[in-house]
Amino acid sequence: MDAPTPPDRKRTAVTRDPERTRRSILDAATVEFTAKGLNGARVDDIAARAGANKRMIYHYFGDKEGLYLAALEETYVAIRAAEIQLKFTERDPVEGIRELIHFTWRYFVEHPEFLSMLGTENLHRARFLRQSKRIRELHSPLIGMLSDLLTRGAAAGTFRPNVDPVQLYISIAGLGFFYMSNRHTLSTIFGRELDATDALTERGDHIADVILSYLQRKP
Amino acid sequence: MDAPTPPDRKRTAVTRDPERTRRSILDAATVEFTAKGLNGARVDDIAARAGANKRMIYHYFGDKEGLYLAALEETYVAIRAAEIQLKFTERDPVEGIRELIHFTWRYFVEHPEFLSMLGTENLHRARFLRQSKRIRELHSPLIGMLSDLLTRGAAAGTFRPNVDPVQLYISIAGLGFFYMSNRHTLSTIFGRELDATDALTERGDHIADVILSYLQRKP
Amino acid sequence: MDAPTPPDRKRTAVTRDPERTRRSILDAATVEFTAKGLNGARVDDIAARAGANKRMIYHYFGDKEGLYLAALEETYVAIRAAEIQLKFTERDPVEGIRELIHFTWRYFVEHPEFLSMLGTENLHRARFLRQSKRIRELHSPLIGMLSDLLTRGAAAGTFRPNVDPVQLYISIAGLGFFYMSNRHTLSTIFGRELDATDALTERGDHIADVILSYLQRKP
Amino acid sequence: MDAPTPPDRKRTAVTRDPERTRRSILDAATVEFTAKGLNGARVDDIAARAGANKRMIYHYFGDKEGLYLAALEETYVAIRAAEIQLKFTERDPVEGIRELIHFTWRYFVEHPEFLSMLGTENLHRARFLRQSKRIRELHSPLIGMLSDLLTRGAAAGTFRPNVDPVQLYISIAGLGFFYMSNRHTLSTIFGRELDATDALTERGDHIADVILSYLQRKP
DNA sequence: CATGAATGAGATTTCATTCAT
DNA sequence: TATGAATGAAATCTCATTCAT
Repeated sequence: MDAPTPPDRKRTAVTRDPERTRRSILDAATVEFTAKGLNGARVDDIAARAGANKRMIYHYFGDKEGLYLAALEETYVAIRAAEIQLKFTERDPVEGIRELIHFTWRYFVEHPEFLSMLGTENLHRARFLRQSKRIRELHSPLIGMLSDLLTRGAAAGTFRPNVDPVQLYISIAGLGFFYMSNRHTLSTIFGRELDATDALTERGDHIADVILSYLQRKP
Repeated sequence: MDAPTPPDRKRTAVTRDPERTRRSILDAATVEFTAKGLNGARVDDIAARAGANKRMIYHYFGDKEGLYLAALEETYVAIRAAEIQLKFTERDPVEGIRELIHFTWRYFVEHPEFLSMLGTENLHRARFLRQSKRIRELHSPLIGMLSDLLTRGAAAGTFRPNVDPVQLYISIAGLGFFYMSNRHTLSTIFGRELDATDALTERGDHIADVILSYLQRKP
Repeated sequence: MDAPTPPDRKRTAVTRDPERTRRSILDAATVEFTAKGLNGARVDDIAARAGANKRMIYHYFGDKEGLYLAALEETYVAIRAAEIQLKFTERDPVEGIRELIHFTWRYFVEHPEFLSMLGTENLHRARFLRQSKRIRELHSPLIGMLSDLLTRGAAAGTFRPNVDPVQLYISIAGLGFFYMSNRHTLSTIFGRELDATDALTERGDHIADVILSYLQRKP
Repeated sequence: MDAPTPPDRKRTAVTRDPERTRRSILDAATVEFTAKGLNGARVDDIAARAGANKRMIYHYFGDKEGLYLAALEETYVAIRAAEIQLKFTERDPVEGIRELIHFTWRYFVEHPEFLSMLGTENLHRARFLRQSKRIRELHSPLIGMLSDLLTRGAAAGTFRPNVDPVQLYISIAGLGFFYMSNRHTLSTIFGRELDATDALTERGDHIADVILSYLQRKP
């Protein structure tokens, strides 16, 4: 009697590497959502860009919104991971603030996808962010660091007292965010190349100047 | 004997008033694009909200993108019209700057549609704004006003010299824009009610404080 | 007491000339139907081309199909009017046939709208033509003339006997029709400028040569 | 012992056979475009006739015009495939010409879709044909065969010399094309059943007679 | 785990026709 | 007679999602 012929399992060239497939879908999704928003992005395009089968998206992420949420979470995970590297404990308050500002500015310049995802998420009134327990638990260490620098600076008489760290953080971020995220309209309106390397450096210095002027002004 | 029957004039809801129809479509479009972006907005919903026939949208605006462009133009026309009311010629530079800041802040608070349209337009890399000769020719008077205040303030020794008015304008706008346009994610992340009336007033004062500290700091 | 004010009848610049309006609509319709067929033609475009109000089309012609039928009838009226000018009674049969051929060919060359309307009508399987009592009663005099020339030519021994005038007419027309009505595809396929003046003259001579060879061949 | 139960292969009506789906869409499209032209044909009707989902049309052919172009190409591919079967190399010129005529005539009689697609394409001034590299490269062998027969016939003294094969081909085709493609209007105008079997045979003979009279006439 | 053809619901757009003036 | 805004029905096209293999 014959042994049963083994199932003719076609061995595809494609990596049967689940984690890698997931990853490439997520990266592709971030690119597409960044470029076109939640509604403008196409599931087909994401699959094509990921070199993955469309079905896999549904397998890993449930549906388009699930994928968007995952991409949004990734975006936050990435910035938190970067923030966590910063250490200001031993630092001079002025230098610490300056570095925090430049870190934030640099992150915005180097991560346009973060700005774009934020814009998209706000268009949707943070509907997805609110759903994400994961993001909500991912506290930014920046507020704590800022708080520490402000306290020490105030104690040393260098900074004005009673500065609200959240208010200040929003200012630091806002000074950079608006410039970068709205660079397309601003460039058109003002006829300036806001993207130019020199312009970016200048903006970073300007932000630091503005914020430190505020902190160092005696009330 | 019967009273004469009144002429059976069917009072339709229909306006038969082209300018009004156009206007109501445009208003409805602004609401929808503001709430859902270019791709998320639905032509059907816009027509329904306008109380107009869908066909009219195509009659007046060509297609969905034409309508979006018209709504974007309207948005810019409106802010320019508000800006033009401001008069600082005779004003003390510090007071002038303060009013300019509060005007900008108030406009953002009262016109969320402006922020949203700006965000949407930037997601599309200013593709529509660039097409619009009308907007490009609609220069903001703010830069000129700011320039004048800065010159006078520097001459009087009140302000630091050589401040770039465009850079400064971007800072004034950015300090307000980020707070308002990203209030949904920020509220979620920081667990604060950024929308509260007190919070809004406080933010306005903070912005003025930050900007004036910068301008008044002696280099 | 005041005399009643006369009704404010706005006197438009536009000619209140019914016949002329009708005529211009009909001409515009012929152009549009010729260029795009029944389904491809647009009522709006016809009205615009006619410089008339769209409503007038419905007033004069009932609906789009009514207008198409009217244009089709016009087309037939025009060719019949041209045909009726021909007189062969006294003519030498060979010369008569030659002239009839050249007349037909010239008409096709000079009236592409006739060819196109014919093509369109055949696509619709003569649905409209069959409805038109007017066209059906508008007999072409050509068959009669042809018949007379054939009889006389046969009697004189110049032409072969028993030629079916309808069959022959279809041949004369077909030799010209196909060349002209299919000139776009034929030019593309054969890479020749069938529209060139010389080519048109040559074709006319060829058709006469073909037909006369047939008629004059002794069986 | 039991026979193994066959796998429960649900035999759906669905084909899940891409090539077959494509094919059936194409066939349905040809029928619809033939009957109603490019503008008159309905994508819905084509899908229904093909037993396919409308979406598939867009998947395989891009849009309605893409489908039309594909159908047009198919039509040309089919006639070229038929033409290629003809072999006249060894044939007596008169018999060869006669067969070529009858082939052409028969093809027109049996393939009304070819005539109709040609008519539609010419209404559109060969806009699609010109786009189609595929068709332009699909040279008809008929001109070559005709050329060969004419040369041999002239050498043998049977045919007149210097006959332009393109001119002659257009005549052969035109004598058949007009009769068939315009049979609806012609039948109505002349009150004859041009479609009747006898009429068709008679027409074929007439065409051969006309063409051979021309070729055999001594100049 | 992976594929990609297929689907249904719904989006945008078009168009002949009617209505209020 | 004339206007042109307005309409409803239907057309084309899109897209997230599912299904057979």
